[in-house]
Amino acid sequence: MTDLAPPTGADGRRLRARGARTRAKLLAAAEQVFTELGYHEASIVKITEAAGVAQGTFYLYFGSKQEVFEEVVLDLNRRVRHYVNEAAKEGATRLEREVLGFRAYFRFAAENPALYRIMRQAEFVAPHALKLHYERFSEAYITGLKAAMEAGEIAEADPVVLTWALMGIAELFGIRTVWQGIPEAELVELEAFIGRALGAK
Amino acid sequence: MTDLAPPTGADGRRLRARGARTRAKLLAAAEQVFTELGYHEASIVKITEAAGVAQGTFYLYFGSKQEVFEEVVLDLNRRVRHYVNEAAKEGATRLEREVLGFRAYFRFAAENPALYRIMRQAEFVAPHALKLHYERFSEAYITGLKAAMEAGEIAEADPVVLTWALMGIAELFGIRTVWQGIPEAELVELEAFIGRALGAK
Amino acid sequence: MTDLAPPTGADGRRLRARGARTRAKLLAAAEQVFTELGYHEASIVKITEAAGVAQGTFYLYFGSKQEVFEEVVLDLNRRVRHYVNEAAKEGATRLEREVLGFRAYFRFAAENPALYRIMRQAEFVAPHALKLHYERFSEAYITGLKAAMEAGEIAEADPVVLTWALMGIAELFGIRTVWQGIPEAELVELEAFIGRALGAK
Amino acid sequence: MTDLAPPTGADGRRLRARGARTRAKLLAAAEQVFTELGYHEASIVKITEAAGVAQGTFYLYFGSKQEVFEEVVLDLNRRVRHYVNEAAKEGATRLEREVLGFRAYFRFAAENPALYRIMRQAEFVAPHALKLHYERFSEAYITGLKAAMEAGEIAEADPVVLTWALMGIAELFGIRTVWQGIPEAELVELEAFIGRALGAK
DNA sequence: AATGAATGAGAGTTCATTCAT
DNA sequence: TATGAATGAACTCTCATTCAT
Repeated sequence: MTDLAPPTGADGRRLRARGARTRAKLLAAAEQVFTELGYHEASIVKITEAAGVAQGTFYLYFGSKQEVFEEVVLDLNRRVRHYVNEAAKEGATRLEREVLGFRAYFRFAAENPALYRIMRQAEFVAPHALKLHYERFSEAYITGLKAAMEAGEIAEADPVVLTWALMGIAELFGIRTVWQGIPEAELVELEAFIGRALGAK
Repeated sequence: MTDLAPPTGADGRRLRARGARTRAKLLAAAEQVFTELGYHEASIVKITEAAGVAQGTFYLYFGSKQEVFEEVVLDLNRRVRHYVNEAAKEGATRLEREVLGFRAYFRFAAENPALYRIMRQAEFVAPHALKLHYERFSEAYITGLKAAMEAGEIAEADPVVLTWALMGIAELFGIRTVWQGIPEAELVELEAFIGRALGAK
Repeated sequence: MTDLAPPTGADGRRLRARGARTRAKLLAAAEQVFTELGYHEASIVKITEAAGVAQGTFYLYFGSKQEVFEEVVLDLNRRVRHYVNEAAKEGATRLEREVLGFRAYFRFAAENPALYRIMRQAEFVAPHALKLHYERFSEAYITGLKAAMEAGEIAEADPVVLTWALMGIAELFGIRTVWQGIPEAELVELEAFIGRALGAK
Repeated sequence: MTDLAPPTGADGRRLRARGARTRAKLLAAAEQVFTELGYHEASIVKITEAAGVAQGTFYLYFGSKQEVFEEVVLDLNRRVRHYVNEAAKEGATRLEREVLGFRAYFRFAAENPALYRIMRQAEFVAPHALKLHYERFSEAYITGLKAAMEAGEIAEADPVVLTWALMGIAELFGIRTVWQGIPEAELVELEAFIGRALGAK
C-alpha cells in the first residue's frame, strides 16, 4: 500500500507539530460528521465545531469540502481492506480465507454504516475516489485468487471476473446486513454458493 | 405488478389530459437531471427548465424534490424489470434465461446510466424506495429459481441467497459496464461462474 | 347604518341568484379562514377549498385577497356593534346600559377571538377599515353618552373623550378575556371604576 | 429590571465589539422596517439592506425573522417603560405622576410610531412577547397604585383592575395621538376622567 | 358561471468560502 | 496559526393572480 504521505496544509506546505495535530483533529471530525450525516448534510461549520476549532481554520488545512471528503473515502477504503485482510489471512485454505473475509466484511459494514453512506455518495462527489476504492480492493483479491488457482485450490477461471463477481456479492449482502442483518443459515448457504462458483476442491 | 395508477396532482386530485402531460414532462426531466447531476446538485429550477415549465408548476404535481425522486426510482425499477423479464423469457432453460437476463440487464445499464446514478443516491435520499427496488426485483427472481429447482434444472439451495448473490453480481458488473464496458470474453466467463454457482445441469 | 348593498361581481356587475350564492359561500369561507389563520396565513386556495369552488372562481367575485379581507372586517364590525347594542338596550339607566354593553363585548370577544386577530391585522392590511371600525363604534356611544348627560344621569364631560377612554378599557379587558378570562370580581370592580369615571348618579 | 444581557450571536456565543455593532445595526434596521411595512411585508433582504450588510449576516445574529421581531418588541417595551417612568417620577402626588406618565406615554407614541405598529402585530406574531409587554408595564403601575392607596391619595380599589383600565385608556389615546394628534383640551378632560375614576383626593 | 392549469416573483434560510485581525 | 465576521449565491417552496377552455 502506497497510501501514506506527510501531512501538508491546504497550500501544500509541510506542517509543524501543532498544525499537524489540528489537521488530524479536523480529519477525524470530518470522518465522523460525514458518517453521521452524509456529504450534503455535513457542513463545514459542523465539522469545525466537532473539531473544536473556528470555521476559518478549516481552510488552512483543506482546500475544500470535497477535498476532505476524498480523504475520508480513501481512509475508509484503507480501513476496510485492512480489516478484511487481517481476518482472511487466518484461513488455511483459499475457501476458508474467502469465508473469513466475507464475514469480516459484513462485520465491518455492520459496525461502519458509513461504508455505504459514504461510498455511494462518492459516485457524484468524488467518482475518482470510488473507482479507486474498487480497484484497490480488487488488487489483493486478484492476486490471492491467482495463487489459489496455481495451487490447484480452485478451478481455473478469469480472476478478474471472479473478483468482481465476489465483490458484487459481498456488497449487496453487506447492504442487507446493514438493513436487516443476515441469519447464520444464509451465510452458510452463501458460502456454499461461493464454494461452488469457485470450484473449490 | 400492481404498479400503475392514474396520475394525480400533488394534492391527490385526478388530472385532466393537459395536466397529465405536464406531469409526465416533469417526471422525465427529473430523471434526466438527477442522472446528470445527482440528487443534491439537481434543483427544482433545473428540472422545470428542462421540462419547459415555470418553477411553480412543479409543485402542482409533486410535493417535494424528494417525492419526484422516489417516483423516478420507482419508474426506473419498473422499466428495468420489464426489460429484463422480456428478454429472459425467451430462454429455454433456466441457465439460458439467466444468461439472457444478465445480458439484458447490462444492456439496460449501458443505455440508461440513470439506473445506477439514481439507485445509488436512493440509499440515503429514499432508502425505502431502494429497498423496494431490490425486493421487487428479487420476487420474480426467487420464483423462477424455485421452479428451476423443482424441475431439477439447478442444484437445491436457498433461493433467496441465490437471488441476492446474483443481483449483487449483476449490479457490480452493471457498474463496470457503465464505467468501461465489458468484453465478450468476460461475459462468457461470468456465465460459467454463474452456471457453476447454480449447479446447472 | 348604511352598511348593506346588493352583491356584485369583481367587475361590479349585479349578480344572478347562482352567482350571489357562490359569492356568499366565498365570503363565509373567507371569514372562517381569516379567523382561524389570520390574514397572511390564509390563502386563496384555502378559502376556495373551504367554499368548495375552484381557485379561479374567487376572482369572479373579489378583486383581490385584500378586498375580501376588508369586507370581512366590516362584517365583523357590524356584528360586534349589533351584539353589544342589543345587549345594552336592555338596561334602564345609562350605567346599566354601560355595564351590559361591556359584558356583551367581552362575551363577543371570548366567542370570537377573530375579533382581535383580524382587527389588529387590519392596521397594515386595511388601515382605512380599522379606523372605520373605531369610528362606527364610537358614534352610537357618543350619542348615548350625550343623552345621558342631558338627562343628568352622568356628569358633564366631553363625550368624545369619554367614549375613547371607555373603548380603550373595553379593548384591553377584551384582550385579557381572550387570554385568561376575567373573574366576576374584577368585572364588578371595573364597573365601579366606570361608574366613578362617568360620575354616575 | 432584569432586562439586559450581553449580546450574543444566533448560536449563543458572546460577541466581539464588531459583532455587537453589526447586531445593533440589524436590530435598529429591523425595528424600522417592521414599523414601516409590518411583519409580513418586512423581509430579511429589506432589513439587511437597511442595515447595510449582506443577507447571510442576518443569520449570524438572529435565528429567524420571528426572533428579531420578538427582540424588537422587548426593546420597545424597555424603552417606553423607561421613558414613562422617568417622566412620572417628577410628580409630587399620585395624580400628578399619573398625568405626567400619560403625557410622556403619548409623547413617546407620537415620536415612536413603531410602538403600536409593532405591538399590534405582536398579537399574532409573538403573543408571548406581547403579554410580557403588558405584564412588565403593569408591574410598576400596580405597585405605584397600591402605595397611593395606602397613602390615602386615591380611593381603595383593585389595583390590577385600575392598572389594566388605565393601560387600555392610554393605549387607545396613544393610537389616536398617532392618527390625528390630541388637542390639549381633550387631554385635560381625560385627566379629569382619570382623576374621577381613581377617586383622587 | 366555473374550472383546472400555469405563472413567476419572492419568501426565509443555508452554507462554502474569503477576509481582516 | 488561528479566529470570528462577513459574504452572496443558491436553494426549496408558497401564493396571488391570470389564462384557456
